[in-house]
Amino acid sequence: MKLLVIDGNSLANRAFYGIRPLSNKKGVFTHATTGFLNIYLKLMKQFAPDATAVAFDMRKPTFRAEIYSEYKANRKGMPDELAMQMPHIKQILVALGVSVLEVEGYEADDILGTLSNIASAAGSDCVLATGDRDAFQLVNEKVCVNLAKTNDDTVFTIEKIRETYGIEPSQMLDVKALMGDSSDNIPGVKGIGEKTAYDLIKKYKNIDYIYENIDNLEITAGIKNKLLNDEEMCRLSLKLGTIALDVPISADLADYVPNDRNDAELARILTELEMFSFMKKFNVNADDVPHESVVSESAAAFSVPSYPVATHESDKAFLSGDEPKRTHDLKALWGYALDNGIEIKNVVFDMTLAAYLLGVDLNQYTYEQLYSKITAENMLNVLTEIEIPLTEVLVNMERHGIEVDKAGIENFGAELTRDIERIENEIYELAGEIFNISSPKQLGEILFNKLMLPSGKKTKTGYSTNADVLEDLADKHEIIPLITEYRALTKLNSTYVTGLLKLTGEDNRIHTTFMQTITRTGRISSVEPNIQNIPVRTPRGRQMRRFFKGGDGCMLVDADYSQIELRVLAHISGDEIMKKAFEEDEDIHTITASQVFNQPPQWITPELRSAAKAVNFGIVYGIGAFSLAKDIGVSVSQADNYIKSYLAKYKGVKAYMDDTIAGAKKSGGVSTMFGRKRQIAEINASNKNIEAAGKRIAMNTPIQGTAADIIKLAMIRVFNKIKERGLKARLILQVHDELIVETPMNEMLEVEKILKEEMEAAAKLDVPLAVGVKSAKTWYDAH
DNA sequence: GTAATCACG
DNA sequence: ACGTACGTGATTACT
Repeated sequence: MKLLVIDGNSLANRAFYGIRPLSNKKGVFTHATTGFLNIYLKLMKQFAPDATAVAFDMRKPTFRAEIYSEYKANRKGMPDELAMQMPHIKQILVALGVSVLEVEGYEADDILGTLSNIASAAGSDCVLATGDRDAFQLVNEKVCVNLAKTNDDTVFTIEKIRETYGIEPSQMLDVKALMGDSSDNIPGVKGIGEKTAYDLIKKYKNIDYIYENIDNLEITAGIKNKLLNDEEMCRLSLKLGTIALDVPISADLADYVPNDRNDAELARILTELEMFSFMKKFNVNADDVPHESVVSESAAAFSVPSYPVATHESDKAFLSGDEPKRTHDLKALWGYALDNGIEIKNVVFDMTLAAYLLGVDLNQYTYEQLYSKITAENMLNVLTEIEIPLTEVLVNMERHGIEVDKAGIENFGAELTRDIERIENEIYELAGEIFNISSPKQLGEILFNKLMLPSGKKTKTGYSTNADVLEDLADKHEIIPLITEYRALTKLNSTYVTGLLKLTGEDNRIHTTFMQTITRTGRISSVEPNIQNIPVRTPRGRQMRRFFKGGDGCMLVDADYSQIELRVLAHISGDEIMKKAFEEDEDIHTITASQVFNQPPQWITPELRSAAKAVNFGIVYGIGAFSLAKDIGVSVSQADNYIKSYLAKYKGVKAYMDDTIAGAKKSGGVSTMFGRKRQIAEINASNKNIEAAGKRIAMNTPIQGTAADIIKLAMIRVFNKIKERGLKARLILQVHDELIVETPMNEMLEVEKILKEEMEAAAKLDVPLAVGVKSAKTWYDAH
């Protein structure tokens, strides 16, 4: 008897991430289901088992889970788009007659362990199919693991494991307990990596032996120290990684021989999910299905495209045809289109973008409801003129990516590491002990209890040690500047050096993901990595930008709006003084200083200008005297005077602030020049602090949001102009008021002109929009 | 998972 | 008396 046991969660997870998102006409995602069934069919063909079981996780707080819950809880939860597909996978398996096993309090790998144990006791062969190497500990003469990988699968038999890893399967766990596994949240022993872990286990067999004979091992003092330091963690890791072999399930292998298939049910599910290719593979057809329920009328009326398709040429023709299309998750659809070298024409509505603009939960409304809400709110223009065309631009930017100099970053990281180590030692010396400088708790203990420095602010959990606090303490103790520098260097090293290297592809390029439906103001955001917060404000941090560069034969053309938010404020407030300043191309901070401090512009010192700059920022954010005082280092009453004086001079701005707040209180929200809206629940709160926060949001959002609308329009214009001219240049980055185009040398002057013209013409305001453009090989030099 | 910290516009 | 500027994302520590 041959038994196949599948880890359903693991394979569904592989399928989910391995395949681009697919869905049926109703917007039900199907890619994990599709991928899972493909793997299932392959396994059946490859192994032809007599009995099959598919195991799923079912975690509930039992005593076992509870003990380690704090660690287990740390695993990333399943995304909703995957969770919603799990029931479909199980339903299909049941319809196929396959045993689906879920046991409360156990994970799928525990069921794999138990069944493999039962099979080997019965002398039966057993194949475990999973994407998780943890299952290697279960391998023996009768049990092997089929490791599902993205490209090819490998069958790990006991010989294969010995040959590959040089240890017995049962020792895999000991190795993991030493080296740890961050993806699984197994802590391991700090400082022991893969190589040391294998060496130790090859030599000494297991963890118990190592700790029992710790004084007699041939190891360095460093390793011994590390082992002793983390003995508890190591033993805990061993427990965490151990797979249960005693799950209460049938021990009779005959119970896992498949039942008869339920063809009608199978056909019903596959039809509902529109997974027609599997109907053929399973040899069932639609005639088996009772007629109700298949495609919803609304979907038919709206002709929403489905895109599970690659096998379906008709869908490609549909997408690139002229018929109006109503979509959901347009960004994913564009990903599919780019994969297949097609363009999507005439999208008139997208549910995901509509729900974002409305600030509602996508899953709670039908198509029709979102559409009528969008029209009722007068946001159809924002949707069709800004967000829908922007999606194509963003997806293309992501695909193109930006080249990075990997070796340059690595060298920079090595320099940082050297300096960090040096500073670390100086800090330990001054503190008189070794501690974790990165732990605010431990650092607070050293600074405020041991060195008795005056403690200022507290946080919820203890002393605050943030940059402001450290700045106040800077000349109180020589350790303080070292800590500030340590913070700056470790930030650079972990977030930027290590973080960016991890996300640099084979193509030596970074492909960020631009999120179009995150921010409340209409800005886009950037993740994995965030390319919108690459350092620039400090000289050493700014060096990072040397490693972002144009590819072969290409320059970076960098264009940024000058003072776009203040120009927007001048426009929507209609303030005459501010408008005049921009119309005459004056330096706005100098003009503000001359207004606030009552002096002619030529008398304004750099200090006064800098204070006025902070006031201008403060106004855009919805200012408070306390914060302004802190920012520019004057007394609160002095800062209050500045604000009063500002609003007395810029009367239009004062009126705008008052009117906007009054309007927000009345309507519950604010809108941008282009009609984008934001609801502000806080604005009528009885708690004064919450209400004040609501007021600041009301003052800021039309400004930040209008600026966001303008640059989005500019991106669409630049993208289309480059396409229209047939240029090789490509828009690749957006950083809120800045666009970067990778440009072949011979197109440089033309692209510079396009950027300046299209960005300045993106919106017609009462004041001019001004754009500065600069080209260079690297981002450092172009900006 | 949350808090603290710090990077950007 | 109380808290303290708008909008984001990544890393680390800790529970």
